[in-house]
Amino acid sequence: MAFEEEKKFFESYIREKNLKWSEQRMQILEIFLRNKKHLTADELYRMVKEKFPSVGYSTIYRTLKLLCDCGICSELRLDDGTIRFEHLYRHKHHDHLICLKCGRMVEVVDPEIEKLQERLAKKEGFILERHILLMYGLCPKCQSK
Amino acid sequence: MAFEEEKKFFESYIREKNLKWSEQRMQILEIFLRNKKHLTADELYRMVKEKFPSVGYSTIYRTLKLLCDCGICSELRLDDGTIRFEHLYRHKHHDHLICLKCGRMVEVVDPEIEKLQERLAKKEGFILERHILLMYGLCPKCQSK
DNA sequence: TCCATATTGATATTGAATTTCATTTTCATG
DNA sequence: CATGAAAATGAAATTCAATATCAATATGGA
Repeated sequence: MAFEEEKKFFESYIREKNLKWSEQRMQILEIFLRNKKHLTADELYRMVKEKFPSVGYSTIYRTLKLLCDCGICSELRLDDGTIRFEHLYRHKHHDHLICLKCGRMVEVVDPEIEKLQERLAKKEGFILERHILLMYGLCPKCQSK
Repeated sequence: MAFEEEKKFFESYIREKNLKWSEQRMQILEIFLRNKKHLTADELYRMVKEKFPSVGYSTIYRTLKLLCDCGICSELRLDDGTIRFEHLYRHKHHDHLICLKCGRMVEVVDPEIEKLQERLAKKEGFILERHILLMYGLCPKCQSK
């Protein structure tokens, strides 16, 4: 099947933490990765439920937490209060362009912006650890509608 | 008392919307403005409660909503899931530096960063409406501890 | 002053996320 | 393999911030 590398990575993380392998965890990881989009916990739950009707809501949350802990994914808290989970494994840091109409999300990076942020932080004496930049607007398709 | 201008502004907004003036609304506005910090709804509730013990939780939320609607304040959704309300009246747009240790928030702006964001958006065909930039790190005081 | 309408605050409700707990599964060891 | 300690699961209960309900009250134009 697909995503062998990510699965291996997750399995070693689990082992390292003295946790146990489970069919559910692997299924959730696979279905999560199979989706390009940024999913909510509930969306992921529904997708997993299709292939694995007995799965519980808590298992989704628990697994997402593990996936975040080990760096495979991360939470993205949007302006409207929804939380979406994005792929992080072998995805470098990026910011987001988000369409206010259709919700499409584009991942972008601008090294200059990153540098300027560091400069700005230094000016105030802060040592930066991370940042979140969410840019909201209209995507090309939604502009013409 | 203080904040006459903001109160006038709020009163005309209320009138414009065919809503009614109330003592609670004015008290909440005043106590909100008297605080420099970015408050949570609950923190504001407790502060209002001190002067106005009978006030209800819902009135805080309802008034905060009105204040956001008319542009006196705005919601700030932080990384840890908390929502804080910041002053917006006669405060131009700004981004935030947030200390991970003590929670201190510094409001900053860098016109260059703003320009680069526009450029980045244009590259993807987006028309930007707004953005959120939260920079997390350690403030000067917390670095030395 | 009257009265339609908005506001209030106590309480109930919502909904996402988490916890609890009895049962099942995993996996190191014999 | 077979065993058993420890972890994982899923259903149900719980949490908690935010919202809705509703009877009582306040506002403000006529």
